[in-house]
This record gives sequence, structure tokens and C-alpha cells, in this order.
Amino acid sequence: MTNLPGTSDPVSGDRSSLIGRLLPFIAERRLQAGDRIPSERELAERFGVGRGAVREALAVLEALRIVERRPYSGIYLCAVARQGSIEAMVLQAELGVPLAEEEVLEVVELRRIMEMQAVRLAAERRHEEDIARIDAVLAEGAQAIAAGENLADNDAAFHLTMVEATGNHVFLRVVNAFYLMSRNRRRAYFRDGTRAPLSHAQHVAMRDAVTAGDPDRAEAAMGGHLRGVEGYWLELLRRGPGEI
Amino acid sequence: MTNLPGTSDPVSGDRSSLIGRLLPFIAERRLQAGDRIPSERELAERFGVGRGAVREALAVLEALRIVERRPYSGIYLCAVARQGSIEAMVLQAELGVPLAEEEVLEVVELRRIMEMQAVRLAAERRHEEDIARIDAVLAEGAQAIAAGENLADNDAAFHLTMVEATGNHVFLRVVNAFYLMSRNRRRAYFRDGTRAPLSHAQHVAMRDAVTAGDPDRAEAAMGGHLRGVEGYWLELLRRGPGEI
DNA sequence: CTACCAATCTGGTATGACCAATCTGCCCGG
DNA sequence: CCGGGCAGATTGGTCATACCAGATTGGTAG
Repeated sequence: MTNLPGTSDPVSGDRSSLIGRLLPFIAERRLQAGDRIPSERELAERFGVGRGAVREALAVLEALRIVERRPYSGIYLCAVARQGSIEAMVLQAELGVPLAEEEVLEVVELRRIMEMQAVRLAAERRHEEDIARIDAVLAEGAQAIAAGENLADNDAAFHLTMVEATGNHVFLRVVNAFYLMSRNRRRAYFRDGTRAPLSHAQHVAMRDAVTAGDPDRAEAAMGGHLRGVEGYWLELLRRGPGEI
Repeated sequence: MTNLPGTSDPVSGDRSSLIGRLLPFIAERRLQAGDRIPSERELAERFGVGRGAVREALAVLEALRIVERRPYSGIYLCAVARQGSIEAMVLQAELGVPLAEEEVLEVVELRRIMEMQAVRLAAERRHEEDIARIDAVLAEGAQAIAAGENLADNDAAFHLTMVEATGNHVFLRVVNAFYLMSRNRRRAYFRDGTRAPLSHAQHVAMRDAVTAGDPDRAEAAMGGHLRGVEGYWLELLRRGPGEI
């Protein structure tokens, strides 16, 4: 007998499948902030994995301020309110766990707030290469629409390129996080093919305003664009309480 | 001989000291995005730790999109530009690694953009308990000033409580990340005791505007407040190129 | 009832081994 | 001399075991 792994699991699916099982496990227990969760050894046994795998997952959860490991004591849940990180939401989305309805609306509102200011800066600071990048993305978007593809990724590329034109790299990091955590919802939004042409037209209007160096017009265009998205989710969540 | 750990290191200092050594190691090599870094086994030997510790650190770096682990292949650096997360900047600050000068200004600019909008929302939506919380923080701030303490943490508490009053929890998460990554700089800012009274007075003005439900006045107050901070760092970085 | 001590539990860490896919380079046939 | 194919080295992924040292806990002795 060379090695006897209980489960001869060849490839355990996703990379962070353990985190994907750990998070629901925590959530289902309705644990409060400060509560202690089972020890590493117990979690390892419960999930049928080695302690190393558990420690790796917990290290990530700790970096994302979901959990706190206290040496010689135990593992404790963090307060989500102030300590929760946006990266935790990104991870959650990557694992396929949908956001709470409330959070969806908060994310869209925040996107509107940030991106309205972003296009202002973009209109004031844009360089030649920014315009070129934006034009390229818009051209790809037109092709995608003509080909009947889902505009979700092109939409994200447009908005991120817009933020990139502000020259503020930190700004780009923040907005990027929101697009990473919203990819599935965005794909659902564009599932209805009628929305893509409207979005694209609004993108073109923004491009024009930014190119012309008109912050007010750019901001107004972005505001209208994202208020539309906001209204969509607002209505959808009011009608069907089923989460998306 | 029961166990022969090469280095009988009892407590290896900080929790994530390995990450703190790993990041400079990567940075000093001037590696580009996509480059491969040494294997887990080599890193373990080089840093004199076990492979488990290396894997734990790499799991965190991967969650923060600093690194990508490809099975059967190697560990590769991610593109910082679009993929870098804000949590990575928080971690960096926790490890004592200062931000680049450029990033400091970008962070302050972003804070101003976000918080100006935050106080608008706060003025529109604030509840009784929000006002009460803000008042409590201001009272603590007055005490801290009277006692000659560093106002840094109270300053952060005020701004975060302001964002909390928007009712948008995601907003709070984002702004909180910036305060976590800026704590050391903020303490340095308030080292000069003359700044604390001015900040406190501006905070009071904001509180008044929010309490009165006047978004425009609140926004203006926050804008002036943070432009002052922005100007401070701008001047400081222009004079002394030494990082803070 | 209190003070103290020992067993136990916990996270932190190192070691060693195996798996499976990938990559590398050598060897052989054309 | 060139090109294809196979074997071995490499690499991340995983598990099991063992030990450390501080914290906790329970019971016992005073």
C-alpha cells in the first residue's frame, strides 16, 4: 500500500472548492460576529480533506477579513458590517453564490456614483491612446451585437476603459472589482438582446462627450445609462423575489 | 531527537511574515506580468520554511490576484494594472510596505470623489441613530484633541460613520478598505497637532449639514476638507521625494 | 471557596510521500 | 541532418503525521 487517500478524488473541481463549501457551512449556521467556528482538525474531518487544505482556505478567508485565526484559541467570525472586504464579494461571485438582493442594488448605485465621476475625470484628462482604446472597444461591441453575441464582456471592457482614461489606477482597481463580481448578473441583463443596442448607443454618446472634453455631458450620459440599469434591477427584484 | 526544526523559531513575528518577505522578493526581481516565479519547493527552501507555509501565502496572493497558480506548470505573476485588487493594497499596508507616491495621491483623490457623494446620500437618508453615532464620534474626537492624542483613528471613525449613514453597506466596505490601507499615513498627517482642530471643525460642519439634510452644503464641506488633505500630500511629495 | 496545577485543545509549522498533468530533452527512425 | 515520440524530471495539489507552545479547562488540594 503506497498511499490510501480516502476519496480518490482526481481533480476536485474548482480551485477553491473547499472555500465554496466552507462559506455555506458558515452561513447556514447563522453564526454571529465573534462566534467560534469548528477547529481546523474538525473541519478537515467533516469535509473529508487534509488539514493543510483547510488551513489554505482559512488563510484566504482571513485575508478577506471573513474570519480571524487566533493562535492557541480558535477561529472566529469577523463582523461583516465594517470589516467585510469587497474582494470577499468577488470571491463569492466566483464561487457562484449570488449576492443578496439588497447588495445588488447597492452595488449598482455605487457603480453609478463612481462612474459618473470617472467619466468627468476621463473627459478632462483623456489622452490620445485612451480615445483609441475606447474606440476599439466600441468597434468590438458593434461587431458583437451584429453577431448576436452577449454584450456583457464588451460592456465591462467599455466601462473599465473609461475608468482607465481617468489615469487613476486605484480607481480602476475598485471599479474592476465590481465588474468581476457582477459578471453573471451582467450576462443575464444582456440575455435579452434588445438591451445591447441601447447600451451601445449610450456608450457612443459617452465616448463623444469624453472625446469632446465635456465633463458635464459625459457625466449626464453615464448617469442616465446607469440609472437605467439601476431601474432594471429595482423592478426585477420588486417583481420576482427570487434572487438572480 | 524528537523534531529538528532548522531554525528553532518560536514565534515568527507577524502572522503573515512570509507574505511580507515574499512580496519584496517578487518586487526586487522586477518581474513582469506573466513571468514565472520560483516553485513552491524552491521558495520554501529559500525562505527556510515548510512547503505548507509557502502554499498558504500563495493562496492568499492568488485570492488577491497578485499571483496565479497553474497546476503542473508553475506560479505566475498577474498583471497589476487591471487585475490588482484593493485588498492587495490593504495587505501591503498591513505589512508596513508604503504605497508608491503616485498611489497615495490617487487614493486621496478617490476618497474625495467617493466621500463627496457619500455625504450627499447621508444628508438625504440619515436616520436618528446615524446622527447619534456621528455625534458620539465627534464627542470622542473633542476629547482626543483635548487629551493631545493622535486624531487619526477618530478621523477614520468619523468618515466611516458618515458613509454608514448612506445605508449602502457596499459603499462602507470600499471606503473602509481605503482607511485600512491609509492608517499609517493618517497618523503621520495628524502628528502635527495643529491639524486636528481644523479637521474637527470641518467634521462638525459636515455633521451640521448632514443633520440639516443639506446635501449641497455637506458635499461642499467634504470637498473642502479632502482637498485640504489632498493638497497636503501633494505638497509633501513635491518637496521631499522620500516616501511616507 | 479559592488557588493552583495538569491534561487537553488549538493554531502554527515542518517533513515526507504520492498523484497526475506538463514540460524537457534525449534517442531513434526516416 | 532533421523530426517525431517517449521517458524522466518538474510542478502544483493533497494527505498524513508529528511536534511545539500558548490558552483553556477541569479537578483537586489547601
